[in-house]
Amino acid sequence: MEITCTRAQADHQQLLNCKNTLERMDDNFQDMTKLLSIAGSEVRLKILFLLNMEDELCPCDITDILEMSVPAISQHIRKIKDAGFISSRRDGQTLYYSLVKDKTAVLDAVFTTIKMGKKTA
Amino acid sequence: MEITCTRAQADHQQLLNCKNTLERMDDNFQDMTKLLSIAGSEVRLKILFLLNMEDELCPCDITDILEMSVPAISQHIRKIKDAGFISSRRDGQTLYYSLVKDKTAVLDAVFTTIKMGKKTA
DNA sequence: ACATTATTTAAGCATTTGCTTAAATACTTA
DNA sequence: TAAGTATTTAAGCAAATGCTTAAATAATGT
Repeated sequence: MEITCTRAQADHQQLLNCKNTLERMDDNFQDMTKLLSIAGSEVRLKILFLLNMEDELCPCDITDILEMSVPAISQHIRKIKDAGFISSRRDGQTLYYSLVKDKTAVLDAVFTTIKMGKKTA
Repeated sequence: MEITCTRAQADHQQLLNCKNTLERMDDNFQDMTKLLSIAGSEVRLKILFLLNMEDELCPCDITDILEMSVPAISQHIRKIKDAGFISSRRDGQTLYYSLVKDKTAVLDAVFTTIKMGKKTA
């Protein structure tokens, strides 16, 4: 309760309420931050978008599409996988990755917006 | 057209289509990456959430709520402002910040999810 | 003009990020 | 078993991030 903002209009109760609300939702913020920080890289956003579009792809496919090195892609994939947003299935030497839908549901709005090309300028 | 993935099932036309699609949407990906990378920090996500909830707040309020140093908050605010996702209005010595709604519309789904506390485990 | 409050800016520094190159695993096929 | 392909892992390094402290602006009240 160390509210120090001294401006006249400052509603200390309001600030305390905000604080409580955020505290109550702390886990949710951590989970969401995880997802957004993963998706907040152009390369990874494209990987997620591609997996949403094509259902499943192998690292090799993604490497071709994004024209990046194999290890670079692999390391991005690992990061997304460690966070639990994609899963893999093996078929021979090929690993197929796909979105874990219920953990990435919020991104649907993101993908839609990207496709719409909403120019808000 | 340097498709090198040599697995039998690799559909080169599919990969080329993906490549073209991404290329066509390149600006959209950059814009979206900007927003998500801004929102992909727990502190900034909370700032955005608070501004969505309370309409407008001053740095001092946010400092109190998040229990962080004034310069730390100010620097986060600047980053969000430089990206164009919040705007400010001055009243005396106090600066009030608020969301630029049409540039942050995708975050509505994010805020809703945070509030719902969707436990998908 | 001076002191106080609100906020930003700058410099410094430790941590994190994201690539590169090189080496290790895993599976397949000869 | 050896060789080849798909993928991951590790080490190294430059760049970006996010705080801290200290100093600069801006507006207010005396």
